[in-house]
Amino acid sequence: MPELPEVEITRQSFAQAIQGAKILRVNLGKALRWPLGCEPSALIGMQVLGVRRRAKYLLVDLSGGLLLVHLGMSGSLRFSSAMPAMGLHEHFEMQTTQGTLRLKDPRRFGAVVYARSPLDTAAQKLLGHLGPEPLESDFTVAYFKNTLSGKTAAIKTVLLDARVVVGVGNIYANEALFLAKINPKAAAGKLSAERVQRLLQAIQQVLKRALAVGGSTLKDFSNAQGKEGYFQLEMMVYDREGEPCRVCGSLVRTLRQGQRSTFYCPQCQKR
DNA sequence: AGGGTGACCTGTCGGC
DNA sequence: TGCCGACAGGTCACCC
Repeated sequence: MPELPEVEITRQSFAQAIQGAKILRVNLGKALRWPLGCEPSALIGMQVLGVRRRAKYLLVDLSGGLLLVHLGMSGSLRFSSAMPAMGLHEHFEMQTTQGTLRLKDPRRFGAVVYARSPLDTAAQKLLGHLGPEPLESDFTVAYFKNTLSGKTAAIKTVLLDARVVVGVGNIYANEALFLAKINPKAAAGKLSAERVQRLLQAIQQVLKRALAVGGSTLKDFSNAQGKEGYFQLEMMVYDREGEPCRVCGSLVRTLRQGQRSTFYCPQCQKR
């Protein structure tokens, strides 16, 4: 579920409320993708200094380190002062003086990992290889063009590579390519400078729009206050196989690339 | 080195 | 109705 917009919306929905809280207790459910990396009790007494985001990770800064929280495919966070006992698919919970933060993740591809600092090996293993943030100033046309040059892989596949640019997942990769009118099978390294620029702008446009409407709720995404997003109502191609293109009326097609579904308009995205 | 595949895990949906 | 395979918002380890 969670790509950059959903992760950022989640962050915004509880960062203020949890800032300054002291950790009272940490409870674990079934194992997530990676182990926590410390005794849960070791976190007790630490203070939450703030919540940042890097790529699709939430970084919960603590007085004694940080937690890297990833939502995987099916994860969502909830922050509330009134919480029932941990239920099915709830695998991490942190009780604080200002409320309880809880991760629900049916598929358990998500993770909560403790690191002493953003630079230690536990954090660097997850963050060290990441490329630029798509909405920050270092994601430039020059960088993008240079990084794509020489790549023979399909541009759709390359957009999902976090070493190239972070935060773009399957929904927004499809949507950005549609907006830029680029065929998902086009070789990344053969895109003209003009098309690379168009694609960069399309990535930023689609992510900003999704952020503005609270992200995409396909099945069950909601922010830490339980509020859903509405970007799914505006999707041009994702999950619209066989439906008419909203621009030209051609029927949206699918194909498989890197074991993921690609959706595109055969007319608007001829090349 | 870049590119492609399998693996992780659970739920849901469509087809027979 | 029931079973079975395919697929789902991610990303890492591994192969050539």
